[in-house]
Amino acid sequence: MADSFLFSGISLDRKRFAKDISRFKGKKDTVENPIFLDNVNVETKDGEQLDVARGNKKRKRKLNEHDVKSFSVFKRCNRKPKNEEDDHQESEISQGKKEYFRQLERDALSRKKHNIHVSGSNIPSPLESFVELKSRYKCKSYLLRNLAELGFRELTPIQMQAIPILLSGRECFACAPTGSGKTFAFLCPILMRLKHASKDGIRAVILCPTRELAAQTARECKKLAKRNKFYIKLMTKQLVKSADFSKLQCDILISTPYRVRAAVRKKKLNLSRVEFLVLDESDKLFELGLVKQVDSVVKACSNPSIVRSLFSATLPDTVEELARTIMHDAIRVIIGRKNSASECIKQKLVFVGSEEGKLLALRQCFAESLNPPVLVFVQNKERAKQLHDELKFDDIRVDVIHSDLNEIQRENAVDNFRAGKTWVLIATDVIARGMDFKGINCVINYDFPDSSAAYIHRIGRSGRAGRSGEAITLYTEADTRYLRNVANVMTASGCEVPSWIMSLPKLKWKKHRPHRHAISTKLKDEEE
DNA sequence: AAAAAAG
Repeated sequence: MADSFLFSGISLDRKRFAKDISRFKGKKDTVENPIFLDNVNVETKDGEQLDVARGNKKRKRKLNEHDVKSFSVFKRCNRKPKNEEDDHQESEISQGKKEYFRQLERDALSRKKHNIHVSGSNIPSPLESFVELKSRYKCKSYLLRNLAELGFRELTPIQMQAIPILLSGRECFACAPTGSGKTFAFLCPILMRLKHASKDGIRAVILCPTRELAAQTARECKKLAKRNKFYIKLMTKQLVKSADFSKLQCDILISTPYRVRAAVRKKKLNLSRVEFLVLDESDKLFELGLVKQVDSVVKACSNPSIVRSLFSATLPDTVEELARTIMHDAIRVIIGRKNSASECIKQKLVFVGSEEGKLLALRQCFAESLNPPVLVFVQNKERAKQLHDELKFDDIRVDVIHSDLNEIQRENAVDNFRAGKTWVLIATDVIARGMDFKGINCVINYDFPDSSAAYIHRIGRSGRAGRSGEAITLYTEADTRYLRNVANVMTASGCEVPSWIMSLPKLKWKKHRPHRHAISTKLKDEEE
């Protein structure tokens, strides 16, 4: 089996191996298409498990001939950026270097003002306003009208920078806080570049880690595309089963990776004409169980001039390093500080002693002030069910969502919560990422999160689009060892943390989380 | 380590 160059990319030090690289550069390669993630050996020869998204770099291999070959494949696939609309920088050089440097200065100032950090070559200037979207990039009026109707007034920093990058056909990875408008940042350039429906087949694919997020993205996309003929399809069970699925007219396909892979394998889907591929919540998509599926989708998108982009609120170094070695001259955009929480959320820590204290604390919290809608996160499905059973007889409209429910049940849970019929939604991490519920007032971490990223995404369900929000994290004696990790996120986003917590030792998240026994008032005596 | 991805 061929070694993965996905993982070899991590340990590739260009300077150190410059000699070896030049030695192999002239050689003919055996790979025909540029591939994003080829041959992902999640299980290596030694049987070790590698998980990029969790920053697991257990195995560092020495560079061998195969790696160098693979590397040179990427080098040679580098395309020239398509500078159709965005060659104003180029022309300004010819007009005079002075004006060019003035523009660079303006860009730098604008980026500083909006807390935009970029790296990469030849980066398009950030946009200042929707007006500029029209003047600089000839945005069609239907889109501007939809934007106005949907209440878009100003561009957010991620939109200012990511939109011009994608419009100029450049690849990018973008890291911006939860609720800061990432979805629009990739939908807008896709709609603008595809212009209108065509019979060419699928031209844009958006991958999301959960069905709920895919559904939400599809809905947003349809709203934005109103007044223009576009075929925007959400891949559901129904759609795949439908008889003429292979003849489906579709411009933009939104799905979870598994379904796309399955359809591609059955030759029901042709992705060779895809021009845009977005990996939303990319760090999640790079996790152990998902990365293989994502890889096969990326491979199926064989169009050499494809524009790929990664979006997330959390971007671990490992994922970024990996993507950097294999993407085409990608631009990196970070808004604010990397891996930080939204600053609109008031974050609190509450000590509950032991597991038994949690239920009491939660009821107390509801008794004091129940300000719906409220989201309660627990560690796993079992606990979600238990907590729901415990609370459903209280005088609260409570519901639960986790992956053991079927597609319709899950959809209903989300819809009822959106409609305000449910006040308190108990959830696993299924809906921790990307979901945009209107004005969630409070997120409660009933169970301590499994990672800083999980924490950031969970609490990011509130405090969206500039609104304020509240996040309460319950912690037990057993959780105190990981408290510092959450506390770091809190201080980084401007929340106060007691000094004794900040003086705790810096402990890495451990794999073996404290075992939590059942949530039940009846069981309490037996446990003790 | 668990959750999620789906047949």
